[in-house]
This record gives sequence, structure tokens and C-alpha cells, in this order.
Amino acid sequence: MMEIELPKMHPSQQDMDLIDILWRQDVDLGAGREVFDFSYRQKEVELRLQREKEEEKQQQRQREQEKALLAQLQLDEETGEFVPRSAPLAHTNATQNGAFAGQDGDAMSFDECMQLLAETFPLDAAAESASSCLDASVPPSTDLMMPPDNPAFTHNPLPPGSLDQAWMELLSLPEVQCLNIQMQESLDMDGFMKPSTEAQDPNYSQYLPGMDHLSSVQTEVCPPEYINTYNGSFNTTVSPNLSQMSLNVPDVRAEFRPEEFNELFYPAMEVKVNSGPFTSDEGNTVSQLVEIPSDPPVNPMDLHSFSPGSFSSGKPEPLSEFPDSDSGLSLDASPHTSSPGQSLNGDGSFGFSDSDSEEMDGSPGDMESDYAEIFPLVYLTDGAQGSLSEKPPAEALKMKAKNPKIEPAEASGHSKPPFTKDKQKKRSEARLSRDEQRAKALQIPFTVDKIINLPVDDFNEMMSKHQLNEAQLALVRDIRRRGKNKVAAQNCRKRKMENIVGLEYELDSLKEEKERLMKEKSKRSTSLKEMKEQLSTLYHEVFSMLRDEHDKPFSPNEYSLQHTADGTVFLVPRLKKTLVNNN
DNA sequence: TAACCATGTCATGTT
DNA sequence: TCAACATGACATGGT
Repeated sequence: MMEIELPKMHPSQQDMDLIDILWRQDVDLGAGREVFDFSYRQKEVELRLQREKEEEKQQQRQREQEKALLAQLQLDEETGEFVPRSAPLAHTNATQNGAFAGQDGDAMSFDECMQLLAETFPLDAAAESASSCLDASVPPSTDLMMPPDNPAFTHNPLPPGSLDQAWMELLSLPEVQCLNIQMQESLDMDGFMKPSTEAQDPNYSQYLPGMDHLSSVQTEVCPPEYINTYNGSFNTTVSPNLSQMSLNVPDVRAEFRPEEFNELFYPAMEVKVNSGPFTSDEGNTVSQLVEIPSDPPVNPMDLHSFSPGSFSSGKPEPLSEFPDSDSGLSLDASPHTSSPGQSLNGDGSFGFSDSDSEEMDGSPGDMESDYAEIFPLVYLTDGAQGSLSEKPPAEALKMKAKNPKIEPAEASGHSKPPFTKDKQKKRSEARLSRDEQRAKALQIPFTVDKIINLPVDDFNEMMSKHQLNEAQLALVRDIRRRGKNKVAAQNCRKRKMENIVGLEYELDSLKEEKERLMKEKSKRSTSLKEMKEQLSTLYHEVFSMLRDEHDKPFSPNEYSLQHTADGTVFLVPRLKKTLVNNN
């Protein structure tokens, strides 16, 4: 989900107005208007806080588990490694560590790795690397880390007796000391050993003998099948934090200072760490360790090859390129359609009538739909993610760039029930595959996506590059027209819904305003009444004080008091006043 | 089975 | 003039 970083301050009315104006002008703000809605965002913030609290709790639990784990470990004075105190735990490690069980056989200890290192890099070469490592701009060579499946590892088991000697030699080398210093700096700066990107090697837990127990614990709380099943998607869809939560990995970083950690697990062996994978700038070593994907039993991509029949005749087609974008053809085109495709029905060269759609119901399109049920792992992942993952990275990026918009429902958080979405998605995919099927049937050399989304110039250029017959041209234009119209319809409905919501909101505010005005009116009316009474009292008081030349009071029936704007008061005879008025 | 809903498509008008 | 967009109306399929 694309999430826009919004300033935390509350937008002013002016800002909101501007947003509204941009919205009405259909300026793409890159997010739904709900994003700018303060109350909505407030809800989001509350949700986020709630999530953070839960995460904190989770981390607390992990720390406790970790403490319990450490209580079960004891330091092996000979090897300097932490080993389980009790046999049952070791057994558990051996039997339950399914994810890495296959690697245990050929996994080398860290000593063996270092021995190999010493052999691979004789003193001369090491001196060179030492000089280079003194240069801060030159990163430590990652060649030091041999791939675990390197034949040298598996075919050259080292005699354990020679390890200590090799170790001492290595430690005395200047370049090793250089590495040691570098690592200390790295630890000081980052507070923890950091894995390099190369550290994604699924087998690199073997460089951390002490961590095997952690791995075993992880597998205790999370069955290896689960990990095997989901690690693929975790790597692509789940944030490290989340996967760490899911796998219930103790957060060692939270408990240990790096130096302690280092001494604990690698007494006098700092160089090993630095020469290993832990030299990059990224995050949590331990969590990354347990995130290491073991080879899944079946690569999701490979599942395509298991399909009952290849519905992709030639090159692999991105069948679910746009799960949310059903740029499908109208198989149920209305009879009055004026599309050129329909006009070609007559000559039989092209055209898909309603009957065609019936026939296609049993076509690979549906097969794909069934396929999604057979292999939910492939298709039940999030649509966009899954589809993107099926493309080459460059193309996937291109797709992402082309479709930056977030689906309103997802963006607003007003998500529909998942089954509805799945259903629609499945339907979309089925349709989409039929569309492509039709394009394929006419051997159209472009993807539906390109046909729809390319700018008109590029589209024309693309068309001009290929000699298409009339039927192909008609279908391509049809696909483009319908694809664009589909998007337009979606936008139209979205706008309509937003208008409705906006009008409801406006109605509410107007009701509130009306209520407020009524209250104010009533208040002012009361106030006016009081003032009138006061005025009347004052009037009579003043009038009663007035006397004529015979010291008689004026009759209120014959005279009245009137005042001008400057405050002068006149006693006006009523009759006279009437006469004056008449004049 | 009817009602409702979501979505795709078409025709037509507008930009 | 044409492409793109907007929208009302209708069809379809699912619940």
C-alpha cells in the first residue's frame, strides 16, 4: 500500500479547501481524499498506536522467552560456544529444526570457515587486503564469505586439530586486527553487528554456531512447514518487523549490548564476525537470521509448470498482471455495439459473440481460476504483490510506476469483506486471462496492459512497428477502448461515492448549522423581548415625567415620544404626527 | 427465486 | 478532428 507521509499537524481550513479544489479539478493527489480527512487520519493514528502497543507486548514476551532460552544454555569452555544444558533441547534442535536440517549435514563450523579463509588467503594476499581495508572508503571484501554450497566447503573437511593453530595465525595477522578494529567501530556506531545484503544467504546461520539454538527455538514456536510455506512471501511482502513477530524471534538486540553479545558467542573471535556477513548497514542481525529463506519445497513460480495444461502457449504471459485492473474484453458485448470487432463477425475472421463467451467458460481462463484454488499460495497472496512478483523486477517496477494509485477501498480503510474482494479478483483474473487468450488467439504481439496503458503516441508507434491485420487492429482498439472505459467507470463510481459521502457530510454540517442558528434566533428573540419591555418601561417613565405649561401630564393617547438619530427626543402629538406622516 | 450489489461494457456527451 | 474522459443505462454474476 502506498502510504503518503502527511505532516502531523492539523491542516488548516485553507489547506483542506485547496485539497478539495485540487480534488474537484481531478488533480491526482496520489491518494484518496480520505487521506486528508482529519477524522479519518485520527482513527488511523489510534489504530497505529494500538498496533504499537501490541508490538511492544510481543517484544516483551520475546525477551522473556529469550531469557528462558539463555537459562537453558551454558558456555562450553572448550569451544567458547553456548550449548544447551539439557539433552532434550539438543534433540529438539536436531529434530525440529526442519528449516535448516538439510544444511546441518554440510554446514561448517566457524572455525572451519576461518581455517579455510586462512588457506584461501595466504599471507601475501592478506597483506594486500589489509592495506585495502585500512582505506575506509573500501568496504571489506565480501569474498571472504564463501557460499555454503561451495565445493570447497563440502569437499575439504578440515582436521579439527589444526584449527586452533590457524586461528592464532589469523589473529596475529595485521589485516585481521584491522578487521577487528573495523568491526569494533561498526559496533560502536551501530550498536550491533549488522548483516550485509549478502547475508541473505539462507545458510549463513552456520557462521553463527551459537545461534543454532535460537534457530531451534524459532522452529519450536513456528513449525518449519509454516516457514517453508510462507517464507517466500515473507521475503517480499512482510516487513522485517512483522516477520520477526510472526516467527517469534527473540530480539537479542534488545537484551544484549553488542560487545557482550560478541564476547558471549564469539570469545576471542571478533574477526570471524567481521569477515562474515555481518558488515553491512542493515538492521537486526538475529531477526534477519531467522528470516533467512530456506529453499521452499516448490518455488511459487514453478507452480505454473504444474498446471494441468499449459495455457501459455508461447512466451510466459503475465496472466495476472493487473488483478485489480480487469482490462478484459467484453465477452457479453451488447448486440448494438458499434465496435469494429463486432463488425467483423460476418466474415468469420474475427469476433467473439455471446456464444463465444459461453464456449470460453470452459477455457483456460477458468482453468486459471481453478488453478488459483489448487495453488492458493500463488494466487491468494495480495494481488498486486503477487502479480508483480511474477514479473521481472524491472517490469514490475515499471508497472508500479504506472499504477501508483491506490484502490480507494484499500486506501480509505473501508475495506470490503475479503471474500468479496477475492471473488472479484478471481473473476477479474478469469476475465483477464480470457482477454489475453483472445489476444493470443489473434496472435497480438502486445500485452493487454500495454495496449491499454500506453500513451497514444507510444501506442501508435507500437502498432506501426507491427503489421497487424484488420481483425487484430480491431481487437487491439477494442481492448484499449474498453480498458480505458473500465478505468473511467471505476473513477466515475468512486467520484459518485465520494460525492455522496461529501453530500452526507455537508447535510450533517448544514443540520448542525441550522440547529445553531435556531438556538441563536431564539436567544436573540428573548433578548429582543427583554429590550422591548425595558424600552416600554423607560418610555412610560419618561412620558410620565413630562408636563405641559399647566403642569399637567401629557396624555399618552394624544402624544408620543420620538427621538432622532442624534439622541434628541421630541414630544409629538399623535394627530399631528399622523398629519405629518400623511404629508 | 427475487432483490441487491459490484463490476464491466456501451453509447453518448464533454473536455 | 481525435483521444481521453465522464456518465447514464444496461447486462452479468455472485450473495
